[in-house]
Amino acid sequence: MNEQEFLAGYDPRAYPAVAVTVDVVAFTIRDAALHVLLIQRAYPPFAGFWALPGGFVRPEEDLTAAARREFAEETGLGGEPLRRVHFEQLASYGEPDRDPRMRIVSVAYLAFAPDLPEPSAGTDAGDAEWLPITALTSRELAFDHRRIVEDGLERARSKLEYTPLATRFVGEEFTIAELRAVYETVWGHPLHAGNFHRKVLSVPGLVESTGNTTEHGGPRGGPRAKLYRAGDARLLHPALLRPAREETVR
Amino acid sequence: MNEQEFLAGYDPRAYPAVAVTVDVVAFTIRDAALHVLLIQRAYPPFAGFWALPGGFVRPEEDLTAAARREFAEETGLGGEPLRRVHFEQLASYGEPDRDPRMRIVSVAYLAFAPDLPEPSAGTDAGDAEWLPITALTSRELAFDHRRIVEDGLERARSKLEYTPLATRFVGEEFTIAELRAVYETVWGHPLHAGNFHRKVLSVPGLVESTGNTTEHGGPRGGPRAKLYRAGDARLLHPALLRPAREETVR
DNA sequence: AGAATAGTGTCTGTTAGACACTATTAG
DNA sequence: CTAATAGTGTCTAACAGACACTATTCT
Repeated sequence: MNEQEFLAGYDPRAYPAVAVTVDVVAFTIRDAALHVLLIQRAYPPFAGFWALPGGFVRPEEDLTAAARREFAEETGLGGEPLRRVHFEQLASYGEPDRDPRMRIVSVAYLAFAPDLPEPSAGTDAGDAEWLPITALTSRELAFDHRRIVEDGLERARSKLEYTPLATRFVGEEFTIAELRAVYETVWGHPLHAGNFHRKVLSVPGLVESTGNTTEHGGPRGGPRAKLYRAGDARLLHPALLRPAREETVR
Repeated sequence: MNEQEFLAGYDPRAYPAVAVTVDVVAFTIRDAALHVLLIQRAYPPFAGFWALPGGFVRPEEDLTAAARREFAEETGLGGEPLRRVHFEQLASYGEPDRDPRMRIVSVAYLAFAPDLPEPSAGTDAGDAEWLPITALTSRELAFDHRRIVEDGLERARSKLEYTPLATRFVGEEFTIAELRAVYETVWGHPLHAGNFHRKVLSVPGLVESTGNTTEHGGPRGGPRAKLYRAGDARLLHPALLRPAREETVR
């Protein structure tokens, strides 16, 4: 039997019935707080519960494309703003009983976006909102979505250290102080303004000057800040390391 | 309609037919070279080609369990030696046309093992072997498996830096020189023996002394080395960073 | 004026890496 | 003996972090 004959006689139904979904952990920063996008489920299972946006992967559709589509559907976002959103695969979750309907393996994606407008609830979602991650503890999520959000959060915190991810949370042009706010918000730590400033400018390819400055100083005074855009580095060297936390090492 | 009624009327067949497989990128070190486990496919598609060990996820089987099972089946390995093999999820691959049979999403796993015996070809595999990764360029792999191996390699190199992964490639008791050989082999760089020694001992929780020494000195002379076992650290702080390579940063 | 902030200067303790050296063992 | 290796000492340049200071802008 050659390859052609084999494929002609091949029956996909002979293999176990497993469905594949994508779930999107979308982070943005608004009001100096990290937010995650949640939708309220309109249908069972977990009807009424809050959950990550996501859904079944369509035939002929790439996994990343499915993640972008689900994100766009649930947020009503498209065009240029959507293009500035960065997607990357997080991990896959496949516990046999994680969904009561059937065996479902979910490929989770991370999305990082500058401050986005309020989501307009899409077709599948009863409602959609940006929830501050500090409010996560007091909200029950559907499926194993809490675990997925936690994994995504740790990934985001870690990637701030050695990639220019932080520049994805700010606009095209930004000040060093805005960039510092991203780090402080995601890490949940205040950072030393002066040292951070010097460090950011010393890492090759992290930011490059636009030559412009802000129109005005800060709301409570201070000089106008120089504006920068994201540089061409894909990895930061040396990295911007989080202040050491002995507890989390072991 | 409540949750029970919904689930009773639920038809899994209504959803797209997608199959889920696991593929395992298993690394070991033999003869001071990094090797990856490959099997020769006995059946179409890609019959005769070399590929990663893997297969369909069974119902009621966890993804990690599937990876361990496939690895065990293809290597004939079980019991205590298998327990010393470390598994972790790498990433998922789901290009619509990556498999000619049907839509298949593969969840790839990484496995790290101390020097293992020759694999005994399992049921599905025509043959199995440990291939030095230096020989990968001159071998065509099935599906998108070359890409998966490359991703796994980069993950392994990177995780050596900030986790105690290297201790998974050596025996229960090991010398600092053996540990250094792991780093040199995986990174493909010679390291400075003296500085490496001091660095390893200075990282909290990386290794702990057993109080023993080797029976003999090296084959070409030298004092007996002290023996260590893996410590309890799960993250290395400070990390053992690779020598900076400017080229790869951009 | 007074307060807040952008950005720079300087000092200190820690670390990576280069180099050198001693002690121990195989052949 | 000689060669090779384990492990340590020491120096230097780079870096993180603390602190201080100037310049600029808002209220």
